[in-house]
Amino acid sequence: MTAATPAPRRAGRPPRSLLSKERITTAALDLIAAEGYEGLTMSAVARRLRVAPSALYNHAGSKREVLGWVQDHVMTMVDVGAFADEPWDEAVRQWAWSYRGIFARHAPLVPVIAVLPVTDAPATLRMYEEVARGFLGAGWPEDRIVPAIVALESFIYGSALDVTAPGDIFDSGALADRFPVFTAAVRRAAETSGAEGAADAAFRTGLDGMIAGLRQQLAACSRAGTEPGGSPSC
Amino acid sequence: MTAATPAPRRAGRPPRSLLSKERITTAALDLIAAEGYEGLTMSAVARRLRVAPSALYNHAGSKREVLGWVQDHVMTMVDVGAFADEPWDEAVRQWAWSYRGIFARHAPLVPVIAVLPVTDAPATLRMYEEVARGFLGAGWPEDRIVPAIVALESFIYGSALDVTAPGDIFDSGALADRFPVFTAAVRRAAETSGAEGAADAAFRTGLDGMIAGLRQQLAACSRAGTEPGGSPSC
DNA sequence: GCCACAAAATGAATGACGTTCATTATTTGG
DNA sequence: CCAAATAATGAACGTCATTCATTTTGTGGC
Repeated sequence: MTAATPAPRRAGRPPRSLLSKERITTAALDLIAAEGYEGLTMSAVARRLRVAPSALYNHAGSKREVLGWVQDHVMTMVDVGAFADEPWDEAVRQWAWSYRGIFARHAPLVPVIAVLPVTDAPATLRMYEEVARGFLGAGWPEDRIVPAIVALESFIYGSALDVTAPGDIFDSGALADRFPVFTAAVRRAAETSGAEGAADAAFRTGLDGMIAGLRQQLAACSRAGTEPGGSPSC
Repeated sequence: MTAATPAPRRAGRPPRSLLSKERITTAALDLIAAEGYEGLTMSAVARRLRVAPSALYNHAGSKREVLGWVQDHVMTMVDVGAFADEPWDEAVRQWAWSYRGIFARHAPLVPVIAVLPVTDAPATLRMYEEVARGFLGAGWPEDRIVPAIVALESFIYGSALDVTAPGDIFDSGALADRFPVFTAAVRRAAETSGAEGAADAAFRTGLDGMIAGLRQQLAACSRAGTEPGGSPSC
């Protein structure tokens, strides 16, 4: 019978804590799903949690830290299951497609990940652990695993950004006649890719190429390893 | 004998225009060189040009547009010369290393490029034209050129971001014992890469792999092309 | 059980920064 | 020669992340 609004909270520490790393992360993810990354402001997160913006800073040192939590949660969505029961090529392919698809919907995280240490990101470490196990099981020498993963990841991140590009990004417009070879190539690619989007076609091309190339390097390495005086880079 | 400061400008259109796309771009690039991208604000650009911030908006619609101009200028620094006198593999390698090196120093541009149409970027188009000519001359079918370039570019952009990462980004810290395989692989990679930085090692691995893989795809394509009923993806 | 201190909330304030707008002066096109 | 476009100034706005003083409540040590 009193006010419909549930009585505004007074200042001071509440009986039970309203916030936590988990609640903030969930609120941020909900917000991203609802309004995208442009809508992800500290004020909006606070509003969703029915809390003053400054309250967030009792739990997170900065917005960047919140983004780090979000990033680690997003990593749990990446499918690493194929490393358990598929051959190396196919496992990498499935992992990479899953990884790219997820970060295409979280493209603003990509520049963040690149700088963010993995130390406080257990889900991210878990993913790396699974992938590294897959590589090791497939016969990769221990010192070649991380460079290979980083190379694939770099390609995946770049490709995730590419997905968000507008479809006509390569339209040369009025300058077309000054750049005939590229203009013709763009037209031909558009005709050919057909139902599969241009970004998907490029990703398939690059991923299949890189997997083949890495396998070839691995073969060369193991060949060198069984001979006396094998290359030191293997 | 009067004031040392050179007489502040009154309001109103000046006799000779103080600003232009070129001058703004140059000022932005100088600023980036001097203070990095954190220092690149519209106010700072205006200050460097001895102009009020709002004057910039008579020439640029937004800061994003200025970033587009900067991006196009940076593209002129990418070395495409090798496509004139080197075989395809080596030309791609030299181009890619140059491309990555430059955008590693302009990492904040990477997410911008991904969304920016090429229509008003003549230097960018010129680079694509040279690369496309190189591919065509090496026997690539017209419809496969753009996917291959995009794939390489995605890898280059991702790798440019990777360069900016801190050296200890893969330090698993207190969680190391929960992720033993990955932790060991990281240690081994650090020991092996030696003088060459980890980012360079990963880039070399991925680039050599992708070049080999793409060449292999090309060979498969041209083989299919000479036969009746060649694969439609070639 | 009391008390000092840590923890967690509010709300007001701050300082960048991108951008807009009214105003003014100068060039330019008909 | 005049109207309109152009290009500057300076003031103002809105958004956002972040800080700070203040208030209240939980908690650990005596």
